[in-house]
Order: sequence, then structure tokens, then C-alpha cells
Amino acid sequence: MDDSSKRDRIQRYRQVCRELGERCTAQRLVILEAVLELDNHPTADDVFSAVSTRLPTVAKPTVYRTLEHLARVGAITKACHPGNVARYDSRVDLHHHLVCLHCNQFVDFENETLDGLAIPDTSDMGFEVTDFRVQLRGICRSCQARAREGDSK
Amino acid sequence: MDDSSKRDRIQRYRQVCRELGERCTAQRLVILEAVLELDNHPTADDVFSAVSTRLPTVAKPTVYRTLEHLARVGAITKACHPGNVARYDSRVDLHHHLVCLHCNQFVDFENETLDGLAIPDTSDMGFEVTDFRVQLRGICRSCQARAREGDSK
DNA sequence: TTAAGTGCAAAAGCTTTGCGGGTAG
DNA sequence: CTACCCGCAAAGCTTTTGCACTTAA
Repeated sequence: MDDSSKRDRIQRYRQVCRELGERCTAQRLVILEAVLELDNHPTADDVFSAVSTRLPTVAKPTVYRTLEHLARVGAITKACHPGNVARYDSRVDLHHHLVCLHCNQFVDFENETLDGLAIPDTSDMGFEVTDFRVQLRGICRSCQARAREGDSK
Repeated sequence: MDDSSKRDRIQRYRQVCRELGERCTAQRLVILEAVLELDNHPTADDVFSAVSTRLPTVAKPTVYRTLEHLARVGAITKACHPGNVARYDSRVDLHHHLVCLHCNQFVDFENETLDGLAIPDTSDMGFEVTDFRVQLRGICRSCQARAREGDSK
């Protein structure tokens, strides 16, 4: 993410903290900054590593707690994916994902037609929908290659 | 899931095993049957509990290995969700999910308009897409209620 | 018959908790 | 000031691994 968007996002987070009466600590800011720089859906451990290089005193439980906090206040989002480790998404805007069902990797996918999708009525489910994502499920390039290798053996 | 669909699915699984040269063991059949009966995206542990009542000798690692196996051969699917435990989906057909970003719960959502969505071209990403899901993200009924309670305090 | 599958026990990995001390507002 | 937050250590889950035994085909 470029520097000016990053500054914007951090600024907006400070604002949200003020509104909600949440504390804006040095740890929280460093962790948010790290997520914004780690583009591809980092795990808590990825974030911990990145944070350790710039503020080595930050503890792992703080990273876990802070990531949940940041997601709760909307500064980042939780990623939905087929793996079994929590992953976070620095993006909060509308976008979509290509999901590999072989290796569980997933990458961002931009598409205006998908963005234009009308959100259906979900009131009878008691659900208040604010947003959506389309997951395109299939097989990534490297898993296709691996499958071809397997065939030829 | 009703009995006749269940029988169909098990039958189809036997067929796939024959084609792929995979072994069709008693454990695999019991585990598949359990997933088909557990409608709401069970975890490995949910499946283990269900299986234990009917074939108590099945070990937990077998459940883990078998669920991966069943997903690999397409008898079930992995669910994509914001939590950090692997969850499986007995459904392999086109459907969608309502995802609660507060409590990580998610439920099935049927909608023909969403089903009709054209899959965009992803060849430039090297991705072979076979399927898709739309995640409608928001807040579920009980989390809304909890939020209202919180407000009034 | 025999390679794939299973059970067991143990290890490894991820996440949460409790608590004393620190600090933003 | 003081309620909220953090670091530490430890516990609690979930998932994987290695190996000897069993079994489907």
C-alpha cells in the first residue's frame, strides 16, 4: 500500500478511536501499520514478525488482541478462506478473492461487474448485511502444474 | 439431508473411489455419512463426536485425514469463513453464505440471482475457476440484539 | 499379497487467559 | 487518577506426525 493511503488509514483509525473512546497506543499503531504494509492476508504470526523488527518489545498476545480489536472497529477485516489459521485483510473496500481449493492460497481479484452485484434482501434471515465478497474457487497455477506432473508420472 | 440424497451421495463417493483407486473403508463411509447429517458446517471435532456414537473405535487423526481426503475427491467441500478452525460443508452444489463478522457464525443462503452470476475471466491470473460462492457479510440477529443491549447500558 | 489406511501416542502449531505492572486520556 | 492496555508465562485447543498394525482390492 502506498504511503499516502497508509497515512489516511492511520488517521481514520485515530479518529475512530476518539469516537469510540478506545485507546490509541503505540503498539496498536505499529500493528496497524504492519498489516497495511503486508498486502497478502497475513496471519497473526506474519504480523508479529513484521512488528518485531520495528518495535521488538511487542508481545504475541498483544498482536492477537490488537488484530481482533482492529477488525472490531473496522480498521482492517478478517479474511474468509479455507485454511485453519486466522488471516487478516488490510483492505476494507469492495473486492473479491480467487481461492485455491488445493493449497488454500487466495489472492485478490478486481472486477467491476462483481462489484456491481445488488445485495439481495436478507431481512427474513434477521441478518443485517453491510458488504459482500465473491469467492472464485478453483485451482491456482502452481497446483495445476503439480497436478500435471503427477499425471505424467 | 434426507435419506435418499444421502444414499445418492454415498453411492457417488463409492463410484469416485473406484475411478480413482482410493480405498472405500468403513471409517470413511461413517465419516462421510456423519458430515452429510451434520448440516451446519461442522468442525473436525463435531464430526469426531458424531462418528464416535456409531463407530467408537474411530480415532481423531483418522477424522482429520478423512475429511481432507473427502474434500480432495470432491465428496464434500471446505468452508471459507472468518474463524480459525477448519470447517467442512456437506453441500457441493452452488449456494451462498451469510457471514457474521461479530461472532464468525455463518449460514447458508439461497438466491437464484446470485446463482446466475457469470464467472469472470481469470485466465490472466493463471487460475482455473470451477465454482463460486457469494459471502454476504454483516451482523447476525443475536449479535444485533447484543449490540442493542450494550447500547442501553 | 501388499500398498494404502488406521489407531495410538506424542509433538507441533495456533490462540487464549490470568495477572501484575504500565500508561493514555 | 484510573480504567484500559500490555508483557509474560502458562494453559488450552486444534492439527499433524511417526510408526506398527490392519485391511480393501
